[in-house]
Amino acid sequence: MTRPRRRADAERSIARIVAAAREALSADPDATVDDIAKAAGVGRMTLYGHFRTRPELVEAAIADALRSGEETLGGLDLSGDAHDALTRLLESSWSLVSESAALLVAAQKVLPEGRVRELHAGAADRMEELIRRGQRQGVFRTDLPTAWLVNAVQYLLHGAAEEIRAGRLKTAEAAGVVTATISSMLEA
Amino acid sequence: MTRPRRRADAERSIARIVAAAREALSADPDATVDDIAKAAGVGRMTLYGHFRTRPELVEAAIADALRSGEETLGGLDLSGDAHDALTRLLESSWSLVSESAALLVAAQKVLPEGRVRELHAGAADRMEELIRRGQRQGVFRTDLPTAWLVNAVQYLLHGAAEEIRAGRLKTAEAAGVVTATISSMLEA
DNA sequence: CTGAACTCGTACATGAGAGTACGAATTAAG
DNA sequence: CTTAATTCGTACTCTCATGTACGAGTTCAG
Repeated sequence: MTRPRRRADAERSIARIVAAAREALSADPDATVDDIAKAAGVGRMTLYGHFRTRPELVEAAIADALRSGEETLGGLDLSGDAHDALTRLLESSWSLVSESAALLVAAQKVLPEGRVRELHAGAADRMEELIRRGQRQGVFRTDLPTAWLVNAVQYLLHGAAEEIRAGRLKTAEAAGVVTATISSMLEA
Repeated sequence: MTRPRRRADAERSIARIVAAAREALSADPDATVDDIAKAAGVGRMTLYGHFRTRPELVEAAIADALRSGEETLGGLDLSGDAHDALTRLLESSWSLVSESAALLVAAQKVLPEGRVRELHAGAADRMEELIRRGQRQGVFRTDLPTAWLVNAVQYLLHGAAEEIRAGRLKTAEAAGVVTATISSMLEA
């Protein structure tokens, strides 16, 4: 971790590249290295100077998206009634998932099996903890593996994002629909 | 539709190719035309004699899978209590989805937007009809768009298939878990 | 049996995207 | 100011899968 200190312009380039990668890959998970460099307003060679391979770049992009998501979700107050806490958590998670759905697809494609899950562990843990608390409170069901419930929530969130993308669900409705669906799936 | 009659050996080749395509693409959605030809025990050129492009081949494969799925599901008795009918339908749908999940991914990748959905219409209609009946019976919820419920069921089925593939859910448990999850999502 | 349909190997053309090589022009840092 | 880091264009190599072209054998149909 003690690398030769980077110059300010390099930092700036890297930041622009990562931001551009997030945007470009969120619009099209197959976006080319060249596409991303163009979007960042930077030469392709400059990009390769900072990220040796496309997968490395994709990982940086999704890591950044998750990190900024953590900031949002980390600030939430999830105490009190589990049902209400779930609503709050879903409300915030929803927009994050929706924005970065395609980026996630890109990552799944090029990162080694399981890597995405590792990076995503923080978010999953938060949801799992909430579900366990709800179970202790007798609000959530206990007849199914908790890990499955956590993942089922993910699948429904991503499904809803896909429905919106395909124009079969209105953005305005989405949050309510998602919350209602997931609540009744989890509650005892 | 009045094409010059095909010879028996051609029919046989086509059947083997489609079967091989279903298998190969179900194992790996990125299977090459060459992979499939090899799996079919047929020269790549023979394959191209029957399917001009890879997408055409993929479409034939998924169409065949759906057709054979239709046969299974079409024979089900879905009358009577909607809850029980749902259980029966899921029980049968489950294995079909699980087997062909990767094939579906392959189709999504190369067929034009919406094409997969068209081909899949039969299965979706069956589920939708059942849900509507359950709603009339007062067994299923009516507070969310029916189309969304139908799709949510799909997402959970595919999610469960993915969990199995990743080794996070045991095959033996799957059917029960899926049924319990979906039931509580749909019921009033 | 005979012609048309079919099989299938080899070879080639195409296209796209990843990553490398080289070197000149800039620009930040101390 | 001076040096090392950084930018960035051009041009190239590599790899890989798709699809085409040609042609010689093989097999079915009537």
